[in-house]
Amino acid sequence: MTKKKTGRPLSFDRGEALLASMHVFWAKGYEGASIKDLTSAMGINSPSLYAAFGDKHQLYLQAIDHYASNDACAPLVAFETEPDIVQAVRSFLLAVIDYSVGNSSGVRGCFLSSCVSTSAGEVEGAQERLHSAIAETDARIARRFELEKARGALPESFPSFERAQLMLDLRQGYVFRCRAGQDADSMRADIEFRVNMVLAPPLTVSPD
Amino acid sequence: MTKKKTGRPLSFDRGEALLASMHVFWAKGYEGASIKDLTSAMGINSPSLYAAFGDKHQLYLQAIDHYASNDACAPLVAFETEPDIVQAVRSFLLAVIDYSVGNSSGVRGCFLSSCVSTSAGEVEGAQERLHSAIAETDARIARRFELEKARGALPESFPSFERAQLMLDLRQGYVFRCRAGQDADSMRADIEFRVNMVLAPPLTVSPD
DNA sequence: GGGGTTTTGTTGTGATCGATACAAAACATT
DNA sequence: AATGTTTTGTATCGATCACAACAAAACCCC
Repeated sequence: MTKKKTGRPLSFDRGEALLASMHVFWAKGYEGASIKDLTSAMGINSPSLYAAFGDKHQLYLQAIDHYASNDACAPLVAFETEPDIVQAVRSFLLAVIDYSVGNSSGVRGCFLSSCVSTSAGEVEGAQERLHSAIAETDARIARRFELEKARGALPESFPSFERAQLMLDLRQGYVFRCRAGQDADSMRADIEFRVNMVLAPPLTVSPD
Repeated sequence: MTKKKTGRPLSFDRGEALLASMHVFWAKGYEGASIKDLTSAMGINSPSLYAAFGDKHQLYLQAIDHYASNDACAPLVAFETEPDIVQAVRSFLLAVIDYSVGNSSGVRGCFLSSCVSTSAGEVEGAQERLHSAIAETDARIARRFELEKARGALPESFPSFERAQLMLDLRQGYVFRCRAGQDADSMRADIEFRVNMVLAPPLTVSPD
């Protein structure tokens, strides 16, 4: 049904082109990425870009959505698939470091926390997507914690949402350091403490 | 000695102009900030900008240095001046939130972690400054912890540098959330646990 | 193999980019 | 008041920006 019937077929893969554009935005930022940068990286000419994605702004928003539903969740699936919760948290943090220190396309850090974050105040729709991406990730991490509580692997009093936010905040620290060029080993040094910290029982209010 | 003697005097304050330019870069990013944006915010014309700061690139680097040695350390002085170490950590985190949620000039988050971080791969000198700013802040926080160890307020085994990195990473999480428009109260909710976490004794290696 | 349709590459649009030439203006010194 | 020095505002430079007009090209259906 959605298949096209008539006309000259596209000479490029839409998904690959979108991915290539994302890497350009990631490396150069929204304003820093020119149409020429984008088209040459995508392997197409500008009319094809406009026909397929609208304009630069719409392409950017689509790149954000693509990242949010693919790249950003790479460490998340490591967290969700690992059976043991301790190992899951550890895998998440290690995956964040591995992924942020430079993935296959050479870009470092996190597309959202550097590029998109910068454009949040200028590019319409960027901040909203940033905000919802954070909220969804918080909730997604918390869901796993809630599952573990139901299984009895975590205490009933475990504050799932707060620890989910903590885990994501630790991630921001890592991607920021990666973006600044810090070496990965120095970041892996304190992993165990952080794992324990994320999974630690909540504070018991002392009656003083 | 450094005072100028001859010629027409400058009609603007150099420091104020630099600060204004920093806010423009902060809000719009390096590429997003045009010379026109900068000059109108600084209240000068472009020839004055080039005479006083060189070019856009050099102005940007000076804005980074200005931020690193002023704005960025606002929560740091809160951390360093508070006598009690527990209250010091608490004040640091609260100051980060208060400061990042929107300071006097309306910009949110952290200049380094959003704007400069984005430009790290493109603008020469940005990544180096980012890296050293992080390293110096880590060291500066750790110094206070070491002081507390000498005073006996922290145990001898306290891993000052790791906790300093942790504290700064928590900061990145906050400024990122602020940049995305998250409300401040939701971030303040889990402050006490995080304070305890930063100051918690190190992990005891279990012999199993 | 000839319409119909959509994408292709080429070329070019006005606007804005960062940066500068130049002469009048505003100071200190004499 | 005349001179020397530096900054000022105006006006503009070539380059590049995001974007689009256009005709040839490559597919489907009949």
